[in-house]
Amino acid sequence: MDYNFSAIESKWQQAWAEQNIYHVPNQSDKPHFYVLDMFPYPSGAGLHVGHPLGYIASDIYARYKSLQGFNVLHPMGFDSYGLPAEQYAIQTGTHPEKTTFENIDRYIEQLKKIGFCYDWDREIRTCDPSYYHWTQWAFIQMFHSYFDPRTQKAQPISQLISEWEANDPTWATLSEKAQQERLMNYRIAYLADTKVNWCPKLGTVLANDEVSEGLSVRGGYPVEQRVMRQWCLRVSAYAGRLLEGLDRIDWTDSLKETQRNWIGRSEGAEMQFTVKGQDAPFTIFTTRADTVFGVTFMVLAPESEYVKRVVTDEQREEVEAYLQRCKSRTERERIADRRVTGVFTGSYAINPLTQGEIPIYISDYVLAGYGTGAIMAVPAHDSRDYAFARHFNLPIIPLIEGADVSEESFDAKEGKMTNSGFLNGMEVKDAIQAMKEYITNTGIGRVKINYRLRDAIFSRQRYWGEPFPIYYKDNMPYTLPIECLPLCLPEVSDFKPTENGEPPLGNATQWAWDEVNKQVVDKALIDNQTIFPLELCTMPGFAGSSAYYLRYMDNHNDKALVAPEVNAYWKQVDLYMGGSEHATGHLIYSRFWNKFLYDLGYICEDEPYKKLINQGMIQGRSNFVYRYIGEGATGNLYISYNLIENPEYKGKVQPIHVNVNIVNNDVLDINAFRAWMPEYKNAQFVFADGTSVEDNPYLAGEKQYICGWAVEKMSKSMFNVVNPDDVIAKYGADTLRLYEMFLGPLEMSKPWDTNGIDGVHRFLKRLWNMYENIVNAEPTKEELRSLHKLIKKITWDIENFSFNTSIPAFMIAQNELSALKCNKRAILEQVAILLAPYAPHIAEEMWQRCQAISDQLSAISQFVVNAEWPICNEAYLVEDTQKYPVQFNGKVRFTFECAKDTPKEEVEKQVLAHEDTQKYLNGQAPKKVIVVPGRIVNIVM
RNA sequence: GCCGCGGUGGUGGAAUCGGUAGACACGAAGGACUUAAAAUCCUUUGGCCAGUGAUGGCUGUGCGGGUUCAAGUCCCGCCCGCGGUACCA
Repeated sequence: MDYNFSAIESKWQQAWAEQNIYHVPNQSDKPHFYVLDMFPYPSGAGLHVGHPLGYIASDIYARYKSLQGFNVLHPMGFDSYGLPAEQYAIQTGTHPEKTTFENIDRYIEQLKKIGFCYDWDREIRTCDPSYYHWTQWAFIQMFHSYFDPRTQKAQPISQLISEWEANDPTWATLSEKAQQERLMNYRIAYLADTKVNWCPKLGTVLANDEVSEGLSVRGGYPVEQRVMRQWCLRVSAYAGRLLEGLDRIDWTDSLKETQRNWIGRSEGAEMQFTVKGQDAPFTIFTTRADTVFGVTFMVLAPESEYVKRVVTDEQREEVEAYLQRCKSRTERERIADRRVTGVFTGSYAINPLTQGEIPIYISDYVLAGYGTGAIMAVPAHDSRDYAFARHFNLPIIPLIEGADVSEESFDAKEGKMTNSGFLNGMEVKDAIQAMKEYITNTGIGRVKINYRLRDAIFSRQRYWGEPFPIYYKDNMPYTLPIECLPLCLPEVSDFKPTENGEPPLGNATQWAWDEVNKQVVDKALIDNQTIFPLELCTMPGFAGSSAYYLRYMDNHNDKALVAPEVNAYWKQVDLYMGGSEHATGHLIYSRFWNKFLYDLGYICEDEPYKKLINQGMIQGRSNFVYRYIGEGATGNLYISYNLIENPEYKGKVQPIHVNVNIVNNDVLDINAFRAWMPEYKNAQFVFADGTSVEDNPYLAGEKQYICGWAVEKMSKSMFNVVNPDDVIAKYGADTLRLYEMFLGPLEMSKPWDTNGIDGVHRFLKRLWNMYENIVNAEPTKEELRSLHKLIKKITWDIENFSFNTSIPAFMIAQNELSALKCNKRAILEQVAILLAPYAPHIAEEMWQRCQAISDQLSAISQFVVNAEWPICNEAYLVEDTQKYPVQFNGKVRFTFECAKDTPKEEVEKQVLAHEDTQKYLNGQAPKKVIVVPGRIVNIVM
């Protein structure tokens, strides 16, 4: 009986679809469980074998949970707004929607072939108006809310207004515009002039997590700083809760640590310094209040508001020149150039403790966006201040006994204070505390907690994104009425920015809001009386992905993001699977968004993702051929990898990437290579055995050309992309699923190496053959032991996400059962259930074969998904005897077997009496004998 | 620089609580079947040494120390690789 995987897989995929067996109801007597994959951006390249790794793992878990009797929500959708489709549109004129939909179709087709148990009825697409309706809705909620620091919660902004109406007499005197401007400082979604990351090449601003080392993450284009009026989300207000919430969720330590660093809490003090000859003080932030006695200068960020207050007339020209220079440099230039720069303002501050006069400088090593944009510099104990002091020849006063600051600063927070007035003799830790108390009591400062986390810039000057439900009246933004949502993305004549530099939506003609008739109208009608311009920016990529998990719960609901009773049933994601690259982007924004909706009472859980697992990346494994470039080279001769270190070839070959799909176990398919590209048509080879002739076709099969290999990123240009469709065509989806798990631990990154897939495929074939003549007979003790060992192992593995160790367990069980010639339904049926999460198609077929001879066939268990997960009966695992490895001084010399429950003393007695023991003791008396019952015996001589 | 993760045969990896290191596969070598190939099956396979052989001995988890009857696993000090982050005061 052949294992015809393609017939089996298409048969069951069709049957499952027809019976709709993966449909998930929103009410059930069963306990609920929510397994979520990070939804993909549907790129034009389609899926490669790296993408499904996490999906397979979560699919195994989801199937396992259903077999255990849970009602499992396991949906899939598409993060379908984004730059690539729009860039493609600009180049080719193809509408991004067309490209996106085609890519989605391809993704769905590929995903369906792998046999996931998704409920496709719950599919969502972020670019679908019925979906972004709720993205826009959430934005409007944020616009009309503020964060109350007293309760640490978002509240309707109407509460703030009532408070002002009652307690603040100035409020009523303000014009409507002035009132709106004041409210803007409190809204959770607000417009502000902010220093943004502007990417000229992409023509848009980017969030901090979309920029890495001064380049855009997408495309790698330079990014510069600009001040622009943009929509922002007040994520920073939630910094404390985002940090503290990490303690209550089951994520990996490394991911939590990344988020903690990104949020960057630091506890310190704000202190006031007066400027000599001025009344108004300025405020700095420091975590080292204990070092005030060592402050020898002050530094302001170039963008600091204090700058204009302290610059003296003599210094004005020099300062202006410096500010101009800072402005013209991009972030990347600043990072690359680490030279110390700065300029003296001409003013002096007064040290509140020593009353000493200290010069005030401006330098770009101080950031405007952190703390107060001003610092007190303590060169003895901060390496940056030290470098600055050395450059400008400023004094350096050590404050810790024994600290040598002649070469570098002493940054460690340890030692005894000196030169520090009343702090002298204290340990640094105590001194920090004492100084905090001092400044609080004297009123020169206060204890303050600062966060690194910044507000998220929420505007993008792009077409292919969610439109803002915003129109402008007298330059102030107003939200569309909720009942008018969704505001659909308009058609445009051109996807590029307009001639006068407006975002692409400036090209739309139907893009104005009629306040009276509550509809979108032609922008030629704008009169700023009843018809107003609509916002031209769109939302960023993370808008649609921030609350998508909630929408899956109730994706057909057109009255709410999610109905309260449905949310109350599913609550939150129990298991979230995805890449760790989203640690500082999506996973922060999503938690923020969720907390906001929670504050307003729309959902019932404060955290979206209870448990999170990061699957590792699948890297590419590239193959190389080695072109001979030595003397007499024709450019047409290729040397086998095993020979390239030989003296005659060493240093005379050039490695060339070769398509991994024409290489099998590192052996090149010669004919396929010649057909691959015209330049290789007449390729000649020096084969592994050192010969180069293959004119005798009878010998040709014997000749092998060995390719070299390397682990690299999976990419088209390295010809190392492996498509799951090809693997499925050759081996079947079940083999693909098993092999992806077999490759190694889920969370580790590893190269895709097709060497080895045959082993997994052969295992399935062997297992398959055991299901040929199934009989209804009583299983033996040995058979039951094998089965229950497997049940125990697989259950443990799935609970612990150790999927890679399950495949060997199945192989061992198969070996044991086949050695026992087991063909009993009672055993094989259970094995099929255990295998079902991993290899659902073959398991279904095996299950059906068992059911065909069963006398207990019932309607409920017609598919293996409706079966029950087996429970391990430990009684079958009990062995009659116990084997003890016997060590002498820690080295195992022989094994000793005795009855299971032999007492410790008896084991010791028997081992000592053993003839081998006498041999190894060699006449010596043992000093000590250690018996660990059920484990080991160690004899110390 | 800082934070996190990792380093085990020719390869992927296993060893889940400190208790027989190398499970299970791949590859390789040899053999069976075959006109031949594919497929399948069997045997061997960390290294070194001794022995015709069964077998025995030594060595071995990046390096150097330590704790322990016993260390891949725990502790201290390094080296290397990968990922994240960076003038955050």
